[in-house]
Amino acid sequence: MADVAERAGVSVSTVSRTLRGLSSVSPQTRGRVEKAARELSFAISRSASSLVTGKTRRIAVLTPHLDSWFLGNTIAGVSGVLREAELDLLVYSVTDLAERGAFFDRLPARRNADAMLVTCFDLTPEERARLDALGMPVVFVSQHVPGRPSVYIDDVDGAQRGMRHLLNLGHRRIAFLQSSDDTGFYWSSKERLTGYRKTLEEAGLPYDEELVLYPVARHRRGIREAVGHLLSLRNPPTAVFAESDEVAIEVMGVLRSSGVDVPGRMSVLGFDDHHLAEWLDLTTVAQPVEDIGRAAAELARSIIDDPEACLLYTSPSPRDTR
Amino acid sequence: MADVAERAGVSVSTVSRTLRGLSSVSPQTRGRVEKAARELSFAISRSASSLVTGKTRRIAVLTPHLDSWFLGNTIAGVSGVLREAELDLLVYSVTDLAERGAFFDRLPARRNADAMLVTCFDLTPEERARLDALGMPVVFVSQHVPGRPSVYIDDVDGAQRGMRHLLNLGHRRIAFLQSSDDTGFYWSSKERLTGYRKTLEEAGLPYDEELVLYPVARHRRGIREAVGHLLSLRNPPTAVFAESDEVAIEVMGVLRSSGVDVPGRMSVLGFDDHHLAEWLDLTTVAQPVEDIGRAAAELARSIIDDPEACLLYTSPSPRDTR
DNA sequence: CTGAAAGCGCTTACAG
DNA sequence: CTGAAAGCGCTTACAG
Repeated sequence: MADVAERAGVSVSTVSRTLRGLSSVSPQTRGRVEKAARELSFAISRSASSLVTGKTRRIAVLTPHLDSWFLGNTIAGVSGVLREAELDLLVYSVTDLAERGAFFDRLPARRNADAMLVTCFDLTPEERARLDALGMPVVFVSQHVPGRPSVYIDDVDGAQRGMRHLLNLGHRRIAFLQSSDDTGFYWSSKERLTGYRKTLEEAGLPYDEELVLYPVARHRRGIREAVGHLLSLRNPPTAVFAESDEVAIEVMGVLRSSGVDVPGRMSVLGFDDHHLAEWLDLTTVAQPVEDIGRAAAELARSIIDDPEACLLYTSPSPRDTR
Repeated sequence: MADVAERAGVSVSTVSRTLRGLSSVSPQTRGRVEKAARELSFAISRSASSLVTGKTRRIAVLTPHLDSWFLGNTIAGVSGVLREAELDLLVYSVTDLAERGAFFDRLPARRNADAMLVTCFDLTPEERARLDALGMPVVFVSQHVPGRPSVYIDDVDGAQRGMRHLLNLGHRRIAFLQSSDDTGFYWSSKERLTGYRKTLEEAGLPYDEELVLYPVARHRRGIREAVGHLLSLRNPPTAVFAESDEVAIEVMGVLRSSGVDVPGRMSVLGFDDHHLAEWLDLTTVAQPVEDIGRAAAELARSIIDDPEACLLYTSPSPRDTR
């Protein structure tokens, strides 16, 4: 920056003001500075400006993994908004228990970002408390944490719509698959299970514990065991409601390789509207995944600019799809 | 850090040395400093240390998108290595032409990371030159850029193995789908096309231009048109070799919805070993996607530590799979 | 509208 | 083994 100042024949203060677009710079000075900056292809040191302003111009995302359709799309939405705002995207992926512990212990994002988006479900109270120690706004994505900035759909309603769809098809024994990770993080909000129970109740059907399973979803074995369990019941279900399409697709794969006709002998319902859902004839409760990421990033931005702007956002309702 | 120093009754220099793990600190001093740091739950300001050292302890990844299986897994591999090294991951996703232009124009990663991993294919010479202006090591991922640090498999060989598999099955008219993005970035190395051509040549089969297509892969329409084109040929192919499983899966979906029996009337071969390949009965040329990401991150690390360490890495060869 | 100066929170020779 | 001091490259009152 000193070089630019020298070349333009002004002080570094003026260069700084010009480059930040402050209006208190005369047009001709601005011109000279911009020219000098271009000629030297100057890039500002964010480290230096962060040191002064306390702003990093980076947003962190905490995610249990990067290689799923759901989170890939969510983060893609986040990324788009940040790019427009010229904010950088820092990704912390926490894929097993050791990493989960280390993350909350060290909090590497501390002093390293202006806000954090959390795409994991089911943080412990201790973990949530640790996030407060981050000293930055935290936005919860795709889940509703009361009292905290959250971007979410109505998962209870979504699950109810899905359930009603299955009930309309005549199903009375419906299994529900809530799944988790190696980290112990669940894959979706527990609200979907609430919607499942609520619909059963409304329909006057019993809630049967043996129909609700919590497989570890990232290993095919987990799904295989869960499906095996369901098939081995004396009174097996005729439909499976998976909390996400990625789980539903695995379920279909397992059923198929077990020679179980889908949907003849077993219907499968998903949640999300995965881009392969149509092609696989998977019925699903659609939600605007990328929009949720986008909205979360926008919420983070507005909170950074104005810490009071903690308006809670709800994205459009879930809806059935074919 | 001044607070920690005061609490421990030492100078900030000593705190700095202790926290960086330098050995020139006496055990009892170290103990006091660590205690003080813990009590104050001190976190170092990376901005301040970057300003002095010139190191950001961040690695940037340039990617054409985040929501594909291939790049999700690649970046997951990168992420794992960086986490162990306590390096942060900065993601620049460039999903259309405007963003592509803006990225190479502004180079937001400049002065903002210690190295960059490039997961896009087919950068123009100008873009490649711009990357030199980054002033940081650049590692090419999943492609071989001669003279540059690159992590890649032998794509020619991989494609040849795939082609031989199809030839062994008796196919003589084999289409090849190389696909691209909205950004104009290709989805895989052009070497695969080379392998395709080479195998045809070896087998004494003609190279037929109308069998080689370049659909825009992110829109189903692109795939649909490509498949439609192939089916409408007077002498249609009996097999399609897609340069990636994600494209292959889309192709299968389109064929299926067009009532074309797979593999009865048309065989489909992919590349990557997508986690759904088995379940969809997709034959594929396997490559260790996550390992490639991991290796790229490790290469970047070693280059940062020692700029001479530009050893070129080749990951294990591709191999056929079920 | 512009500049000189202080200061952000670290690291790093330099002395001791 | 430890400390005082300079300096990294910016921004921001403060003066003018």
